Amino acid sequence: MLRTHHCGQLTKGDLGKRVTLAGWVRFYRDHGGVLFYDIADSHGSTQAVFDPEATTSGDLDRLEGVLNSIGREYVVAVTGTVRDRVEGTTDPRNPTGEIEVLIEDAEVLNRSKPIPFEVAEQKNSMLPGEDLRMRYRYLDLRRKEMNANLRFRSRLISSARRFLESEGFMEVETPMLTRSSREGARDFLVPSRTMPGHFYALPQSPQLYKQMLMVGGVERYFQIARCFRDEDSRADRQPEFTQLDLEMSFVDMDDILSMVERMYAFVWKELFNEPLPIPFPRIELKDALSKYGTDAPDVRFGLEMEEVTDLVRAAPYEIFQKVLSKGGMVTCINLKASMLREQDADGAVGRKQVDRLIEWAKGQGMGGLTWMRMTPEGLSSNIVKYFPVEVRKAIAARTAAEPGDLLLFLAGPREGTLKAGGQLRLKLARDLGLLEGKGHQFVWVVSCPLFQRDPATGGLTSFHHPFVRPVGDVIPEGKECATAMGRSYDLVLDGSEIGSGSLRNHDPAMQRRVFSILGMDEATMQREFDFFLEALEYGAPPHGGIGMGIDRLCAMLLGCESIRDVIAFPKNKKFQSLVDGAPTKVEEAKLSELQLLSLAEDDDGA
RNA sequence: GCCCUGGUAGUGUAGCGGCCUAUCAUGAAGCCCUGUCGAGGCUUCGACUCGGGUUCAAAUCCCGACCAGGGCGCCA
Repeated sequence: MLRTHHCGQLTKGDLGKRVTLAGWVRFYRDHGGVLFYDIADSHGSTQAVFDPEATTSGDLDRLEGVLNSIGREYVVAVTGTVRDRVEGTTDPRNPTGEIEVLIEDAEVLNRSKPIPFEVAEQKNSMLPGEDLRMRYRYLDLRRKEMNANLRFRSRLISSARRFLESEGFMEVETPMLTRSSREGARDFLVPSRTMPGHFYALPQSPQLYKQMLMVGGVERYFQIARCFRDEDSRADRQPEFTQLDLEMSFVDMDDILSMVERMYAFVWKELFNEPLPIPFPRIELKDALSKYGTDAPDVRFGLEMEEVTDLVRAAPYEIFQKVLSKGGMVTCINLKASMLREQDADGAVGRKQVDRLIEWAKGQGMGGLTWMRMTPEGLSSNIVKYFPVEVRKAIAARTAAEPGDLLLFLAGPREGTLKAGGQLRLKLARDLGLLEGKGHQFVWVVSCPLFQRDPATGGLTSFHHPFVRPVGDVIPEGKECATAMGRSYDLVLDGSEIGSGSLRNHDPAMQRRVFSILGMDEATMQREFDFFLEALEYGAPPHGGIGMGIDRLCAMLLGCESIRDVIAFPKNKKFQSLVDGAPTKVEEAKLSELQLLSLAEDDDGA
């Protein structure tokens, strides 16, 4: 080892020891002869000091020469004696702040060019633009925060792995060069050299492989699986991502949900040393949509929507009547007076803020937003005269309105209105600080349909994917098949979907039936899924599982703005890897070898 | 494919028609300083993304491109 201790290690218990530290020079200070260096590694930082009056090294001139050549982020090894700090010069913020190393020898292990942005923690955030951080990702990773993020991710995976192994799960790797399918997202294709004109696809998930592992008798499988989907990025989505993928045989839905819950409880204990309440609440999809306006609800604050369509039917309020006549709906959020922070409480949310909300609602594609305020005398607002007293009372009762509460109504086509209401909830929660101090909350979203209508084609598509086993193992005949429900479940954390799974079809006849409802004829089934349908023919056990997004999970638990902060080498919005410049053009010869011809516009002149 | 936001020294920012020979901080280079710890003091260096246009005058307004991010679509 080039060092005897790491930089977060030394304390008063080490006084008098002769030690060698190695690390990066984060700061240095020259007091006209007395030189201070903060030597940092991934464990911490330790102050090393050169004191010409105290140092007894043989060759002071050489040592001073070395020390004076050192710049920021130089990699150095210093050897010296651990000593107590001078009275009043300890640094209580640093675990090693009570001691320092008196430098007796120093060596520059490597130099550094002036760094393009700050690696050291600064008081005022000077975090550079993301493109620069990506380009010099190795420097970005040297930052304490990024180092901690990667460490957290590693511990989370390690903890989950230990739990699953203790439960008898087997970690199995599945191929990265896989069969392309027309289902799902766009594939990343890889040309085959040995079979010109043929292509592999990078896996969108290990779905079919893990099901075949169940047929293969693995019974309990998991994998930290890299997945690839060639669809546009978001803050919580990039084209290559990591799933904690698992699958179990001879289980029903509750077995899988319970296993996942116990896994997170175990992880929580190890990572946060806190109990995680299990089981997680379950909410039916239709309730999630009507109360939270999304299939991934954040249930940590109130502000649930209450539909009042039936009540306002009796009110001659033109805007609502127009919406109702078109088959639309009216929903209401009660902004409780008790939710307002003290500084806002006296005037509740004023007219000006309501006006701003109305403008915001228009930006969400709504016609506007209607409001009423609850007073001791009942509901009041500029339009309350259009609402008969009985209607007002019924609305107040359904929304549990108390004096001071503000009722916000959205009216319009069902889907868009619920969606806007869901956005309104989140906006209010943000604006009013309702999430401050709130912990994390998992919730299962269950009772999803098997199919949904594709608005473009009018045909049926899978709600989740085609391998979901229907509730009761029954799909109604004819047009009624669209009403079939699936034995599937989504895991949601704080309003983000972090996992999705189901029981699978192990009966090949049922799997064929699903394919055929999705519009696949026998020939297509044969072409795309013959191998899989055949596998099911050979004694496939009942099975099911789940895949959970590790990037998203880590980002949420760490409070990161984007998953890029928990991925060592992420892609930018155009899928470029700025640190190494991928993707690149390749030589003509490489294409020829693969029997490929590029049709991209030739910009070689540039 | 579409919508929104933003591009000012190495980095982070201020300025948003004339007070701009562009602010401040940090950095880099140099000097001073024997107990600091984001050390301090002094000196120096260093920028308006690009191309059109409007105007007597553009970092500032308009149009277009490019770059980055956020979102819609997409993500079985």
